Amino acid sequence: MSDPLYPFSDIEQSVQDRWESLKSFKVQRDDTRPKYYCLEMFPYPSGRIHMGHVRNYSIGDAIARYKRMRGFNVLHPMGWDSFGLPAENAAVVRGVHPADWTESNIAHMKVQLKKLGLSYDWDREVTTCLPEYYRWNQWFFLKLLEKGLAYRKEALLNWCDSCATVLANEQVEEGLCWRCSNPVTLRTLSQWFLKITEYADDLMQGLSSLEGWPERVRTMQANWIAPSTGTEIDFSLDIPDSANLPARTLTVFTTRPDTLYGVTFVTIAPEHPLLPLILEHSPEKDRAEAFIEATLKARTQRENREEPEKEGVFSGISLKHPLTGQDVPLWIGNFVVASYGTGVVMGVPAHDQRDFDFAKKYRLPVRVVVLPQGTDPNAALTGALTDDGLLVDSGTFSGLSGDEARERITRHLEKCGTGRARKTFRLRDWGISRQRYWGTPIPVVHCDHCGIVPVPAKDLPVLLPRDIHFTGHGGSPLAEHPDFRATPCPSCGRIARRETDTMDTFIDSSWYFLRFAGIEDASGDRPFSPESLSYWLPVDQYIGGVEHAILHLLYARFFTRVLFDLGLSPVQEPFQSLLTQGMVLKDGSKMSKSRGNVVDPDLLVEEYGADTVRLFTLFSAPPDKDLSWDDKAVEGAYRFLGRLASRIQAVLEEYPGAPSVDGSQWMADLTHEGSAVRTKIHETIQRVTQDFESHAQLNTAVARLMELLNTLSNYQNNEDKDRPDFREHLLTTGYRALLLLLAPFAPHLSEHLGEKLGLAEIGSRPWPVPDERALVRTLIPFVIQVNGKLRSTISLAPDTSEAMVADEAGKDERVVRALSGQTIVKTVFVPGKILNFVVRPTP
RNA sequence: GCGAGAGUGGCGAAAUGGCAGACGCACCAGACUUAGGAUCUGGCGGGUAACCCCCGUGCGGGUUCAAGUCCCGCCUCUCGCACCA
Repeated sequence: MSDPLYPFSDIEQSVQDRWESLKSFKVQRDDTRPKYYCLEMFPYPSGRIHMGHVRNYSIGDAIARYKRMRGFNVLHPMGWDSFGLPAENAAVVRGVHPADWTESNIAHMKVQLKKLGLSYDWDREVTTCLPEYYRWNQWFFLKLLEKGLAYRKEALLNWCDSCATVLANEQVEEGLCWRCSNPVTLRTLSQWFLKITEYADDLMQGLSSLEGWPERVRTMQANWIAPSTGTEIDFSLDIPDSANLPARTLTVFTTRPDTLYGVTFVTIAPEHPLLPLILEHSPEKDRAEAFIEATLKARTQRENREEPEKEGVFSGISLKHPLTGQDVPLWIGNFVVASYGTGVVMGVPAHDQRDFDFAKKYRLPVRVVVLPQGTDPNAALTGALTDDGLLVDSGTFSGLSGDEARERITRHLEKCGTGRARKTFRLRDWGISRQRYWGTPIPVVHCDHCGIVPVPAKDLPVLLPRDIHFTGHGGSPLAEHPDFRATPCPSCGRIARRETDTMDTFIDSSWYFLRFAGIEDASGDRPFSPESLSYWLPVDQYIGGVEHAILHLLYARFFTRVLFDLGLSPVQEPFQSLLTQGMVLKDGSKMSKSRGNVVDPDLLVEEYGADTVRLFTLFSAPPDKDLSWDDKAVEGAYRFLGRLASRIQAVLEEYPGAPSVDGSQWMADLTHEGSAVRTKIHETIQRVTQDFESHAQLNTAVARLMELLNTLSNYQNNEDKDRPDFREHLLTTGYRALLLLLAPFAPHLSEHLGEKLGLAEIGSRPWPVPDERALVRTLIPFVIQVNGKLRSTISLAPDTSEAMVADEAGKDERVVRALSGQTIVKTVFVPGKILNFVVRPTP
């Protein structure tokens, strides 16, 4: 390695030491000052910081530092999302205790983050695997239980054999476990759920208020919640003795009640919980059960995304149509899923393509009851008529249009008690039970006498025991832990069984942003102080990867709304503005260990310094786009900083004791060249500020800083071209402005050089403001066009009149040539900008 | 299939409807050097002898004095959801 362009290593170390000893980034609530809450998604302590983290935190730190210089009281915290599976895997593979593994990872990563010079208030550090944090998970759980928002149910759940745990729908990707990519199977288990569906409407409607969120993320959430308005319709079961059934009806959900008279069959999902009970009455029981078994097996083994052929079997049971009273056969179909709607669908082959295909295959009757405009009622059907139209053969509803029919039929069913308007969602309730060790124990006890008994709040936290053994065969070691498992019932005192499942770690990250803000006067009996929360919340700017667009952000929104309703959160929406940063790519694909294309931030910091690494990641692409890593381009950022250091060194040598001039003084009689430099300085201030204020266009902000350095350098090189006092004034004020603007991006070097130019503690100095007088240019280039094509540019005063510009243009050789033989039809003049001659050939 | 976003030099990328390619990388030439993979200076979309001129922002139309930008119709890619009743 060659000699460094500047001693970044010493500079960064000493600047960081000073921040540390001055506690430069510690903040307190201060009602007299405006606040700004800048938050980056906290990391999972996997062992090492990767470039994705570096990018995420460089963006956040630039914004935090900028806002600080703008006078805001900036909350910028960091912590650790430290419960989760990798710690357990490490325990199995390396024989380390998850707690030790996690703790040492945190220690190492904290050093790495500090080396990057990120301006966090470390006094607010939050570590989710510590009892002081997870006790509140348990406390919230009890509140939710009390409110009926946490409940237990038997459910057919996604199960990963390899991880030996249940997965939420959100954690299944293309039929595979999101963590280990094993095929997911289905299992019936009794599990804890949170009623996120109760908030589905609110979460959906809240999206429209999130103007600071990317459209993309809002759409993804909307698609995930996916509301659908329709009607539930009861079909009664034609079974003489149905004592084993909870009800004598099966309910379907449809968005097309107008096609109700066209129902010729009903299809139920093979995994529907009522189906085994119904089949008790069926002469076709054996065939049906064989079909169910085959279908469920095929479903979990489906590895490609392709939809399987639609298949079904007659259940042997009939239903009664709620309006016509006719017999309707009940089929079991592989295309119906129990988790959506009611898990039962009415079959209308004439008006639904899927039902049409199904009816064709199994020779079921087709009844046309809607005629879309232009349909020939006598033509043979070649496919379903899915458009709206007028109803036919629909009893008293015949002749109605789609919208009207839907409403009238639904109202009629409601009156008869056999149907109701209903809004359903794709969103499912959030299953939070995990059969894992490294998570928050769910604070309930199972008592043979009292049932499920919550652990009283005063007994929290339920501590996660440390002395456990990992078998390596999956399953939770908690279930094998005798002292943890056996516990007296809080209600009757008899020996009972403690819940051994732990909570999904997404719970931890659903409220940590509240903890950061509220920790400053939190006490033992509440997770955060209301005063602090109402001062700091909401998060003004949240920054993180788009991979959290659905899971984490939806859960966090849900949790915040629940806490709002409990009077614990001052806001309903936690994140005012969201920035989803792009991925860091190398050689065209995402950096990952398995691809072997990772760049180690530590090595980069060692070779170029933290400032360079940060500057490059911010400069190379807009924050929300993917960033292609380029080792060579990193050197570009490095050279820029090195050149800046040497240029400022040269200024200090030329003017020892600088700055001797008062930078704020207005120099009235600058030379033309000097005036252009001054304009550039103030334009840069203005535009960098705009770049921050608009949508964090940090890449162009850096580019403008490079431009300013180029301008100042050129001016500096022409030593004899200007008066010495002008030179000193422009160079010192120019470089001072440049350093102030650079401080959010390369804070160490800015601090170091700033001190030499009379700007010690640069990060807490006010952000520069452009001088309006300097922004007024004496000469600007007028663009002269002929028929919209550029022919020349002429430098003139901004307020030059059209006639004067035309006059000057007439003296320009290129313009004259373009106009010769042409007749000017008209001219378009934009003051201070453009003159366009519209011409046509002279006849 | 539904939804969102994107397509500009060799590369990363800039451009309130008004000079396309700022800034940087790579590359080329020169300076300084025993040396240069350091640094500095200059050049750098294509055609061309040319600083004239012509062409050029995925494709085809349109609006406009003027379109990368606005409108209509396509193509391609990326991402999300997907048997959703």
